[in-house]
Amino acid sequence: MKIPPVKGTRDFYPPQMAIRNWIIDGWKQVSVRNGFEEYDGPIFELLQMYQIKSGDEIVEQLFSLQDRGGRDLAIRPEITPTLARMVNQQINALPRPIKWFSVPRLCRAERPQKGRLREFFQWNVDIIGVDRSTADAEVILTTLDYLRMVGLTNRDVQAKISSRKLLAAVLRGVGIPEEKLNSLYAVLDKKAKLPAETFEAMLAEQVPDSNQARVIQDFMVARSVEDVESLVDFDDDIQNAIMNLKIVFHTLDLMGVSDYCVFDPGIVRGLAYYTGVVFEVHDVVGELRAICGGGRYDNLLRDFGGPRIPATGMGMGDAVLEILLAEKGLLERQVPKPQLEYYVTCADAIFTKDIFTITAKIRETGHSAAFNYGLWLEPSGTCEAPSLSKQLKDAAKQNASKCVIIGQEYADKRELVIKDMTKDQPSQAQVGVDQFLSDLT
RNA sequence: GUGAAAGUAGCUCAGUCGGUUAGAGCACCAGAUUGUGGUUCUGGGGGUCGCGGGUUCGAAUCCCGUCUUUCACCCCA
Repeated sequence: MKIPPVKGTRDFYPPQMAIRNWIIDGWKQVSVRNGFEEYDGPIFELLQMYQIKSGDEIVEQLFSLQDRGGRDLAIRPEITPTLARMVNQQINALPRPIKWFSVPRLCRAERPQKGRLREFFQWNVDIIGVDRSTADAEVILTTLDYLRMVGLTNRDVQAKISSRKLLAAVLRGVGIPEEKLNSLYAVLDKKAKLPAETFEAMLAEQVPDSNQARVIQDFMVARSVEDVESLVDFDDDIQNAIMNLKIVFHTLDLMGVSDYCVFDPGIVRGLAYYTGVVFEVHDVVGELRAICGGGRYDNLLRDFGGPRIPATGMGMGDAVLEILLAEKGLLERQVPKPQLEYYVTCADAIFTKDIFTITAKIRETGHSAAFNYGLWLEPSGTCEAPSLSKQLKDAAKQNASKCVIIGQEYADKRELVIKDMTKDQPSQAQVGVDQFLSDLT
């Protein structure tokens, strides 16, 4: 009976595994050079962990299970609650700031689509314990540091930055009541996806007062932080939010990534827990869903039963990123191909035993080495070997960079022929076996 | 969860008024080549045409269901 793979999952054959490893290695490398330390948690948690900040609707998007004691568990759909739990648990012992990263494997029971699967990897970086905007800028820098490293330019991707605090202050400033903010966020978040007329209609439904609606519309098309200043009257909240955004942009400018960054009031982000700067990175063409998203969430640790400690962070999934990198031809060029260093061959079957001993010695020095499985050797000395031609063909197929040929020179002078397989023209040299092995170490 | 399109070999796809044992390229395996590979040539394996049911003398082809994928919604932590 043939059993199909599970909906929305991927099999990683060696070529795909090479891509996945290359992406994740890059994430880790950039995390470390930006000063983050790696952490991880369990792949499942108590179900209630995911009900705290998101409603029961989210529970339907979870893979959940019961253990034998009847506890409701869920496979993690995100790692931020785990992070909050871990930090809260040792809050008094951890030196601050806490700069942690993780590359968890996550599962969500959503309908699969392009760039969205039911199982995926997500790079998370978070800075906990810093309320200064410098931390927000650093999270964005780390994100862009990676994207730039893998070869994406500002013609490929763009970081769209806004502020939940500014948006809230503007909305309050025009007289929107506090309890309407969340439903209004949902509408504003859709602006980029909807035709202008549809958006206006939805906005009018939420904000019947046309003067209020106009100011909101004007805010939503602002192209810079400065544009916002001329739109609304200053109160302390607005001034504060604007200053924070200006600091973020200024810092990013000094860090040399301002050509990737743009102010975009349309970045609202789905859930309610963001409290300050929010950002998303999109492909410039705008054909894919967001490559990553993040922002400041100063209340989350408190919501998970800890003290009120400020935090800011970012999450980037592997699915959309991989699609974009493939489209730009950046995988082909950069993902390392499987490579064998030495392929040990013989010109005559009488050297079969020497193939085995020399191969093992090469491996012992830390280099990779292989031989042909057509070789045959019995303890009595009976042996056979495929032709040298076949062995070399096999070596080429395995992408070996060098071949070791054991032939008459070995019987006469203990010398090996080392053939360079990376050259188009024949290129080989003879070297004593002891010299060869000692050069390897 | 809602709506739409597609599914033929490992991959990309041919294959219609329904008619013998379902094809190609690439990939894979083997030979041509017994001290020198990547090219070339020759041959081979591999498909109950996604799965199940129906119509028919006869179904890859027509109809229904189902699964998967993709697209548009919901959602996007």
